[in-house]
Amino acid sequence: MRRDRRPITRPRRALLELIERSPKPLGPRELHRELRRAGVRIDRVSVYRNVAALLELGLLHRVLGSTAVRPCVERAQKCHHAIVCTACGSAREFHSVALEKALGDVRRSTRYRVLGHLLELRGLCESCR
Amino acid sequence: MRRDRRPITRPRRALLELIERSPKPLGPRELHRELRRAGVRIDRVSVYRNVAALLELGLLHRVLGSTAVRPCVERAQKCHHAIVCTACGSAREFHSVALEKALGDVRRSTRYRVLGHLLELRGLCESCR
DNA sequence: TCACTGGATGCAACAGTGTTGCATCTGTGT
DNA sequence: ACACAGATGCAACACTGTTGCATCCAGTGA
Repeated sequence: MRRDRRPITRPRRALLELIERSPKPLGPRELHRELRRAGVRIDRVSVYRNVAALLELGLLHRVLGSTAVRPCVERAQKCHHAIVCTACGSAREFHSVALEKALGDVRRSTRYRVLGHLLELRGLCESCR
Repeated sequence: MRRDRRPITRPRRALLELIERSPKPLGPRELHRELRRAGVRIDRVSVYRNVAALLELGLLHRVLGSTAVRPCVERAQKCHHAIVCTACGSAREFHSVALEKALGDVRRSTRYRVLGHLLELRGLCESCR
């Protein structure tokens, strides 16, 4: 963020570290709760503002259909689809050529002008299954 | 709903008719607003409770990533994927064998036990494009 | 090292969304 | 027409996210 003339404050650093460290995507309230629990003095509002800023910078992804965010692992990749464990909340990104192709077919066959899509798998990870 | 010993009250009937009649999925607040506008005396809470009940009965689908609901057109079909117009909100369901197949491949290749997925296309419909 | 400064922060207040408890009403079967 | 289960409306509440504003602080240049 230094590139953007944004100072790296103590709360912001703690937030970033927490998101990076967390094995599963966390939402604003969870981020806030965890930080407070860890003794970091940070306001609810700052969590929201930082998360929004990081999303805008493309450093975070939002888990579809929820407010949880996860670090953007593969920034170069155009489509970041993820599979999320419904038990523990951990997430992993995946990429499927066949899937991209099938989506492209649908895109071409519909009379809509397709601008994007939401795709996310739900299931149980290795430890939770 | 008669099968479930649920009386068909005036507000409930109006809500059902509105959902059936609407060309685009509506959320609770829109449903409430439209009904009031049409002169139906119904409370916000009743809208929420009725929508919840109808979703549970499988008579409605929720638009992914939003609170809007649409009538369940093809109840027999396992996967109801929809494409939603981001301009006017209208939605249409679609089905793609290739897509199902690709999703099946991903399902098999991951180490997660996949239980379901979220998939919805976003775009512009014929009238809005 | 120190003052400066723009962005970040915390706090308070607010708005929107969805939920719960409860007294009352109403549709339905008898 | 009656009785009852379920639905309704209302009030109050909880949660989530936003905005305004005074203050603070990390980073910069002297």
